[in-house]
Amino acid sequence: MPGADEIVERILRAILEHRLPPGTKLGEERLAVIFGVSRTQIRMVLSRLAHDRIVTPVANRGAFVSSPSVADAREVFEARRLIEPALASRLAAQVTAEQVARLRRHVAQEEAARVAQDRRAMVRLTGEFHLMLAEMAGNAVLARTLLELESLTSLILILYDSPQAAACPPGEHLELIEAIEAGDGERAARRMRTHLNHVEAALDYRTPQVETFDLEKALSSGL
Amino acid sequence: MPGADEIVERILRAILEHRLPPGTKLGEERLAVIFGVSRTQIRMVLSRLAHDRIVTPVANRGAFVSSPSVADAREVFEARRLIEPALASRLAAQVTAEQVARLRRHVAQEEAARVAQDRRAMVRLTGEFHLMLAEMAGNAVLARTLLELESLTSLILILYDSPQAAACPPGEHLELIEAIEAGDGERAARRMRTHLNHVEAALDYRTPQVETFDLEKALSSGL
DNA sequence: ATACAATAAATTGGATCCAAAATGGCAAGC
DNA sequence: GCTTGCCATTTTGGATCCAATTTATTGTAT
Repeated sequence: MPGADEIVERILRAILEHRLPPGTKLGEERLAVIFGVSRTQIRMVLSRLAHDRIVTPVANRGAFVSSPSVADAREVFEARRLIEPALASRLAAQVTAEQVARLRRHVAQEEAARVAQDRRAMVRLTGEFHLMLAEMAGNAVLARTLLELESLTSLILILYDSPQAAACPPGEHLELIEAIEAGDGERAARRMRTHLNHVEAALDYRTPQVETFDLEKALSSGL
Repeated sequence: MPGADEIVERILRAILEHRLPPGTKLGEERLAVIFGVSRTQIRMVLSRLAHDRIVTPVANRGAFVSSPSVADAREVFEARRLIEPALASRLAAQVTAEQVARLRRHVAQEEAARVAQDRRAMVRLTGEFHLMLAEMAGNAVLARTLLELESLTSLILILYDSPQAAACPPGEHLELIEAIEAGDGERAARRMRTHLNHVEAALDYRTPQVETFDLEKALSSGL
């Protein structure tokens, strides 16, 4: 039986992997049986997620996975454009060979998922790449903020992604790694900035998407 | 009887006003009677605060106001140096006369508190100034992150403030406002950066302070 | 007198219970 | 046949209760 922290992790991961679309109702009893804990724990979890705006509580009706508005989405990308280039620059100044190797391995997985047309894996790996960078940069406070931003980005992608656009333009992660490996913080920051611009530019803020799905299947499988 | 959100607010405010030093034990029952709610609500509140690292839970022993380490402190200031200059710059590009007036009024209060030697008011007003800027900048996500950082900064100041140094060097807020009012984002960002540098430079990371105090008095009075 | 051990009190962590509100189904009426 | 109002069921929101661990107290022995 998992603790509250672990349940939060699993729900966030489910969101990052696009298994939990915006608008999903997170019923307390259902979550309780899914995770094998009592409702008390679930309410703790939902309270925290609501505090991070990942989940939106509606009075007497329960908690729903948030559906970020266009304004929210712009704020999220603005925040990411602010934080992530700085993290990339910081990392460039202190990166180790072992870290570069890990990043390259990760990008290789992304590439594999891309050629295999495994969209779900692509989305997950792409998000993880950015989180990996944040952790390596060595500022836990910012890394945690970025986890929140990354989760919101995941929801934004589901809502506003235009069908043809890839989650992250292929190759850009690799170029970023090269700049970091070269120790060129300025270039790393610049590439991160343009990378994020590309991701947001690929969105279509006019047409929010909606779908249907299965709550049990989405959450029971993960991890 | 306040809701969970309001209780979080009040505890954060107490921290911002230096009424709750690091290390304070936040007993569930005591908080419950102070705020006139049941322990369930309090546990919700503590769970959220712990999630933001404002409070540190110890297994079977309860929750304590966090005592940020030197490493934590450096990360917090690094994060603030990253976020706040950008916010100041953004605000400079869009500030209204009414907002400038509000900022000036606030700084006048700070000055009044300074001449009155009211250290508690100074600390509170100084923190509020930075939060006010963040809200005016119009990015709710970053503003919320900054509230967290500001709270942690408050704890850091208690722990590492060298006695003679003022919380924020007087006049710097005013110079910042002037740059913002002039619409000079670059200058506003630069001044914010040096301002934060001064604040951190005034710290003495070698000698953590400790004191004693009264929990009921600290929390019952506020708001 | 001090240190240690046993016991009592208090506190946390979790689950269960209860009331209030909302949802869904059903019947009556338009 | 469709809408509207009422009742049963479900679900949330909050409080209470219970076990487990920790802290404080008291008594005893060195």
